[in-house]
Amino acid sequence: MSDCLFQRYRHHVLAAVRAMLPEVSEETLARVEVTPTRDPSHGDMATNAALLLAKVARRKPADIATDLVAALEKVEGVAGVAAAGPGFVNITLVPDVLRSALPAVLKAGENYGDSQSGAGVRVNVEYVSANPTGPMHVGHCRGAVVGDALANLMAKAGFAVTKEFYINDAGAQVKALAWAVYWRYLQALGTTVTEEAFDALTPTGLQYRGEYLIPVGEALVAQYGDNLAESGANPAPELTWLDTVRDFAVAQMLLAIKEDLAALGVHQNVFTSEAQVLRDGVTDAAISTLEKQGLLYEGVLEPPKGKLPDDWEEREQLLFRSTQFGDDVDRPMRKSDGTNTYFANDIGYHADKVARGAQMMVDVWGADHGGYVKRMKAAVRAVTNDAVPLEVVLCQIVHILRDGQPVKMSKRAGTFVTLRDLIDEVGKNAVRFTMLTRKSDAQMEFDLDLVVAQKRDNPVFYVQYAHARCRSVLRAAQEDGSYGATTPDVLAGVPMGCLDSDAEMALVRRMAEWPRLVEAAALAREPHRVAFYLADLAGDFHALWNRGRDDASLRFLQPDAPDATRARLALVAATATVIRSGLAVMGVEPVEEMR
RNA sequence: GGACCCGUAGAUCAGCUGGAUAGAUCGUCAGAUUCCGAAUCUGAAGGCCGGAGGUUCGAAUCCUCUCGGGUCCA
Repeated sequence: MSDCLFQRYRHHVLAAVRAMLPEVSEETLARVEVTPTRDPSHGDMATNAALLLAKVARRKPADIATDLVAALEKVEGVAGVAAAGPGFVNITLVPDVLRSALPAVLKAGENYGDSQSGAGVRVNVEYVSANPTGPMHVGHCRGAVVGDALANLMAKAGFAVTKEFYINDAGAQVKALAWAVYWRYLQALGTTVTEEAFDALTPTGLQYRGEYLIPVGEALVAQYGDNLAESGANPAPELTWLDTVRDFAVAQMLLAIKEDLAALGVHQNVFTSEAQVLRDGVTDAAISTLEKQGLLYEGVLEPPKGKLPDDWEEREQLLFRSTQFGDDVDRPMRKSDGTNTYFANDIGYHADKVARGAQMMVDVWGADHGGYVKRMKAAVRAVTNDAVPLEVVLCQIVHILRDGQPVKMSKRAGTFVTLRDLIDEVGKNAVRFTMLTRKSDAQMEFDLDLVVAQKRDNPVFYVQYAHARCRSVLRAAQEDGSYGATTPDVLAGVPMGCLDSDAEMALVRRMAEWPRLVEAAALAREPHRVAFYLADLAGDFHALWNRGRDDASLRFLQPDAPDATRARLALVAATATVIRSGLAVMGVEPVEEMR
């Protein structure tokens, strides 16, 4: 049984509708909503049932609404029902029913809002998946936070979530990494070869010249001495060292990435290697699955219209018929050198996720991969026979601002480029919260000054401040001692009848919405809704707090009225609990006091 | 040339998968408050939801076209 008030009364509405119109399809019933009202004068919740049923029943919405009113008036806990507007039915609840949200919160603790709507479906959420060629930079940050929060959110909504990181360790870029590390290795050995000479020697030219590889080269010396080089610290043939150096380098980079993720509070359960998936034959198996379905062919792509790449040459290659699944053109599976494209290996990787039990996949990508979505969905549909859906959440670019001016990412200028620098400057919590204050498909400005400002317009501060105020009240009550114990169990049993002011009831209503919000946000794959909900909740709480400024009798602790105080303490404790519940989804730690 | 994302108050953004009079913060204006529950508060003004068609009981939301901005395209 769900503890969600809106679900509970939706069932009553559905029962009333079924009794009235037995012939209504389940499909129509599924669209019946019971939602919070925006305007308190409309009661506590409203349903659109009459509007939806008008066509099926061939009656006016207002007439159906009238009948529904009569049926719903008899439901337990309903104080009043009224038809309104074009055919809405507004329901006003007995205040005690609303207040029952408080003991529900206090008993459930941070688990309040947990839902079964995900029905235990095994969903694989993949995010970050940065190339293991260097430390994480700020560009990775949004995807990391959004992915992590989305995974938490879906878990709270009742999905069985796997948090996954995909290691792109089979492509040309890790080979280039190996060469770059080998160069640092030779340097550590004191080579006389110049950087220019080594650059010329490297197949694709020396990339990844960043200083972060110097310690990796040194570590290589510590482990292998000069065994990977010719005498005199000269380069040895690629064959003799490439695999060793590449594996070593990738492992080191991955370690660094995991440290960065840990600093951000991101801890994925599964790290899957592209190279391993290849070695296991999963990729080949996936490709032959497509082959058997007749979805692969040798063909020639037309050159892109508009600007033509300089090195364009017409050539025959293995193509996937993604156009059959709504893509714009068929997509190549093999490069000119005969190796797999990233796309081909990604197909294998997604097949691997399915083989490991995923019933649903969500990938969180940067906006620069937007052009990749259609083909990947097409391939997943083909390779899984449409059984395992893939959804892609795209995260748009983040612009970092300081004093309202864009921060140029430049090592030379001393401005930061790495994720770690960002975390060091403003803190993990501010980074995470702020990254969730926009829907992910909108571009975002990240203002370094604002996110640490202790001002009303900084939602991080505003929400944390509300929590700190709650905790402060509870501490004071505890120290005073005359209000009895302030543990959740005790407060859950307190009579709440005296909570009846507008501000108090607004807060109660807001908390009653939390389970519903979790479900809706999870369904929409939109973790940012949690941040906005918490800002609203904090707003309700601050408003209540402010009443006590003008009128001391509205303060939470009333020595002359211990019963009322206990009820208010229950309200405060519940508020803190719901804030923590939301922050937990976002991966933000609540603070006990502001300093 | 094409694909994807965005366009909502002066600014920054929400808008709960199509619902009632489109919301919040900042800024502006008008009040309150030498308080310590003030790291302010109350209230007001402010809108062609980029534009034009369409779908239906009903559109910021869905469809088509179009204009801006951003990403990307073996």
